[in-house]
Amino acid sequence: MTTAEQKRDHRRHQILDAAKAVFAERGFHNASINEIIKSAGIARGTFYLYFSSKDAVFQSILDSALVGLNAQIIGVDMSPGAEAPNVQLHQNVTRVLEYFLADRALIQLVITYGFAPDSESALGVDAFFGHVLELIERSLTYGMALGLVQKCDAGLCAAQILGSLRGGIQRLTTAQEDLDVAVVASQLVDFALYGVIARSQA
Amino acid sequence: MTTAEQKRDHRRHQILDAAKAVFAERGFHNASINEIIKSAGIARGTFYLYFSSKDAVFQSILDSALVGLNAQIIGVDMSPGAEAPNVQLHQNVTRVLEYFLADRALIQLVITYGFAPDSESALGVDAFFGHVLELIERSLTYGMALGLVQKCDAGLCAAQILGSLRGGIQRLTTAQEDLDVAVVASQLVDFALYGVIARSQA
Amino acid sequence: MTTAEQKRDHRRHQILDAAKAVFAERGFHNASINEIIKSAGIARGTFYLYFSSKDAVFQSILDSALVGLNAQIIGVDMSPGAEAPNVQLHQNVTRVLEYFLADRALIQLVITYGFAPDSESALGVDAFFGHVLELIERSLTYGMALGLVQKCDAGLCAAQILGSLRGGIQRLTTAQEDLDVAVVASQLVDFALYGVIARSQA
Amino acid sequence: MTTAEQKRDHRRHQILDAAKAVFAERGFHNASINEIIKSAGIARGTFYLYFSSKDAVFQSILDSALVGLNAQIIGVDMSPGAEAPNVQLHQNVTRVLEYFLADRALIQLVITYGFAPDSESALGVDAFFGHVLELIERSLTYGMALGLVQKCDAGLCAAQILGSLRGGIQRLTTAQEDLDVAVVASQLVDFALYGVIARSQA
DNA sequence: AATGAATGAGGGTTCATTCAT
DNA sequence: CATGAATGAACCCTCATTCAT
Repeated sequence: MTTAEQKRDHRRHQILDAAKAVFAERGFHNASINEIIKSAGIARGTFYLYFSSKDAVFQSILDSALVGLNAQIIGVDMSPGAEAPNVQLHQNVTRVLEYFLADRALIQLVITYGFAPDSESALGVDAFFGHVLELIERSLTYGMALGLVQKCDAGLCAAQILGSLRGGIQRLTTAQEDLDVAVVASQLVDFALYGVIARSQA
Repeated sequence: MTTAEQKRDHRRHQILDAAKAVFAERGFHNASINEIIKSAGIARGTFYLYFSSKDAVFQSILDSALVGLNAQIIGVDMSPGAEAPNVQLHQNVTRVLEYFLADRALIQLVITYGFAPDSESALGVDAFFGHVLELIERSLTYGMALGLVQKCDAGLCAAQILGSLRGGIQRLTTAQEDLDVAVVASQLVDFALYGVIARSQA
Repeated sequence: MTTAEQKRDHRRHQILDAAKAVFAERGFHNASINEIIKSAGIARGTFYLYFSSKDAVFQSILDSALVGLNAQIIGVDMSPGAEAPNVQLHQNVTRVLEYFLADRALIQLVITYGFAPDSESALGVDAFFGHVLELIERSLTYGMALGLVQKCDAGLCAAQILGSLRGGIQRLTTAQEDLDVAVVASQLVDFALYGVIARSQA
Repeated sequence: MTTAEQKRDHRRHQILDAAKAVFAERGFHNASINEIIKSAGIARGTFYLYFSSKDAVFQSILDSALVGLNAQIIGVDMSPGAEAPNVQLHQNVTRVLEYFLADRALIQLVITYGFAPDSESALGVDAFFGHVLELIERSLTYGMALGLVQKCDAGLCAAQILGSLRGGIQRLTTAQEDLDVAVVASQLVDFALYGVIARSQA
């Protein structure tokens, strides 16, 4: 039944949302099933009807976050009619920022905890970031071949770029509501492209 | 007696090393006193003869790591006779890299877990990174005033620089033994200064 | 649901009874949660579902005992129509004796351990006995004013009276089942009133 | 060697005194070997050179206290030339009081903890009080035979007398320094003999 | 489908006792 | 004799998970 399925899905999201908030606030280990079910307004047993374990909810949250993030990241299109690569990069970063700002708890979960292999649950995050790293690395290698990108260890450089994005995004956890996403995105991109040294005036 | 103190110190380090390894491998919460003492080859009670709690060892490890790191970081000297700022930066980064490579478990503890507010024990890390961020931010602001640094949100930019360093350093956890530290340091600095875009040949 | 509440109450009492027996036999410190739950036939965690700590069960046992005891003790009514003070005293003592004999473990807990400041848990007992002492002391002072009571240090005398009751009651721990409570009560009261010296026949 | 034995004895008493103070203040279970040796100013191992266990020191303290107490209690001499029984009783009680007041920690240990079978160590106290109870009981029985003592259950009555003494003595733990022992002794005896009711004027 | 009482493995910590020095 | 570092059994408590209702 569609209605039954809808109800089940609603319940599922109710739990996911509660769990997300608790995990974000307290961290995986300090978060207890107790807090989650209290926050979700459900009974202890109900939780296990929807998720097989504490690890499973955490994984589920991360998974959908990563799927969502993935959808924001679009490989740069270099074909003639496409927008300039700069602009495409900027759009990618803007989309990712907006995705995070729509649900700030995700910043903690993905950006912060995601990197800590504290819990076996976080495996997916490694894979995701690995995927992003590869994407960046490939782009760098391509750019180097074209002479657009400075020669460097592409893997290391990709790690630095990703790191700089993480560093920048992490700041947003506590950022004010009325943030100009476009401006922030510009700075994130510009830093990665040109560094901090003053660009000589054109 | 010097001998007694030496013995005590040796024991202490024996425990610290075991704990460091366990914390690095399993994370603060998943690490158990059991594993630590087994790894250190001591009895349960002995552990508490040297550290008052699990939190205390963790803190102790972090504290000495942060003190050590702090010693590697020397504010840039802008006086006439000093080395070029670039060189000083490079030296700073090199020292930090070498410090980490001498004890790779620290990379996990400081760089990875340090950022996760999961463990209440890690309070010192926040303070440390806050301190580093300030240092970077001040340098940026100063550089902007001098017209050497591109105009930007200094706080955000500092977060990006620190993030890029973290990203780069984190890669070293699994790096091969025979790493050319100077080369890596150069790339870390260059990225932060000039970004990835190819520098036009002079 | 009344049924659910009843069940919960039953469980609670099951634990309280087991704990009371263990505490009475072994004392607060030597009693272990292990023994209590084994004796109650429940799992470790179940215990903490009903009581927050070992101290809490102990306190709970004492509290309800003291409330119960308090209900047995009724201040002597000196108004014209009331029973003779002697009789009222006798009734009070009888009620207290019966209260204890209905649950002999309480004698150990309240009378014996209660006096030992060993267990920080027993704070309520001090307060209770302090209250009883005051009651006795006030009565004595009043009686002295009326010339009915021999002049003495009322505080010390109250301590003696309470002590004699404790001594007497403590004997009942091992007394035979078919005890004539009225007779014992008479002797307890008579001793406190007239001592051991033969009363000259009128 | 006498000197060696003296030294050993001195050490032993040093430990006993420290232990007595600690036990009196904290109770048997809350007292730790740590506190005792720190208070005695000796090393951990030294303690076990003089006493085989924590229980053993406690027992030793109680034993010597009971021996001392026993020496203060002299059976009433009813032979023609002897002092009046009243006076002898008074002297006994006075001696016991003075014994306790010379070392108030003993009041806690003997009077208070002694009654609680919390620790297996306290067995000697039961025996001692049992002995005292017998003494009192025999005197009562004898007195009843002579018609001097009111007919009663001698065992119960003895328990009451002992209880009243304990109650009275316990008050002295916190009594002021300048206490008139003779007066207190009089009241203790008078209460046991005549109770609280005003004696008709002679 | 939902409940929440019950479970018990596992956690960190204490402390009386031992033993090599 | 004296020391104090080392020991490990035992303690109280937490919390993810199960299951009868």
